[in-house]
Amino acid sequence: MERIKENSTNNHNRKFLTTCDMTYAIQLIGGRWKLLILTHLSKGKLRFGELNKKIPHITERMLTLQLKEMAEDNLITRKVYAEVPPKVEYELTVLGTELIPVCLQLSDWGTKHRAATSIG
Amino acid sequence: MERIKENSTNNHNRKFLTTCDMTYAIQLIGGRWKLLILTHLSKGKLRFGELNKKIPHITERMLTLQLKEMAEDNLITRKVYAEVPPKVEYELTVLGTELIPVCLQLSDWGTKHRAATSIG
DNA sequence: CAGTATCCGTTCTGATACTG
DNA sequence: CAGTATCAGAACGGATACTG
Repeated sequence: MERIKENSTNNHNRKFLTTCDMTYAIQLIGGRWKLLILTHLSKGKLRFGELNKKIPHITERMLTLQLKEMAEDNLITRKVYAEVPPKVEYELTVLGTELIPVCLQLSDWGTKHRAATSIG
Repeated sequence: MERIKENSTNNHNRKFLTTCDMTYAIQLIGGRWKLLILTHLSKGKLRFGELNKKIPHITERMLTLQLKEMAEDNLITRKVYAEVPPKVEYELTVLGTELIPVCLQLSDWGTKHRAATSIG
């Protein structure tokens, strides 16, 4: 039974359940890295290499993939400078910026939760 | 990779990167369903079957797994009544309740984003 | 510098059938 | 009612080598 498969809109083929706004949002910020990337960009535009340094364990491949998806989803912009060596800057869009409060709340909650459960 | 911890509270072996609180939080609420479950429980305790009805596309298997993890992570409580037929109620803990603002913000953002990108 | 391409193992998720 | 058990496919994520 393959009921919720559709959405393959030519430019990217990720699937979205359209049941509710939160599920939709979760699709966009899911995975281990996107909220982290967003948080780092909240302080201003950054280059690929700068992000790579600020996010300790991410691989170049994952960073590339996540940035690409986020740009497609209009969370960030990607600006390429016609220089040698290449220079690419990433910056939050308005929509991306509006997600920052969520990032901060979640981070705060993480701090509290870790304290409360004495795991960290 | 440095510092990957086994959460050694005996009964589950999920790993947590301790890089930052947000990464930690993402581990706990990751996946497609947990924030959704949390949102539904924010209105009060619910039985397994009630949750199953309120969350349209989830399978019993996924609901079971997610509830189990959330209980282990102290986001919800699981109360079993010694009755026939069985009755189990799930309820938010204090920590789980503190996550509700995040759920609401994310949901609001989802609404706005879907409108802005005209996908929904 | 900022990526791509390829390979491959792990984790996640769904379908289906069964149970105390 | 509230789960378990099992299987299989999809998605995720890492390692490595290569490029405009």
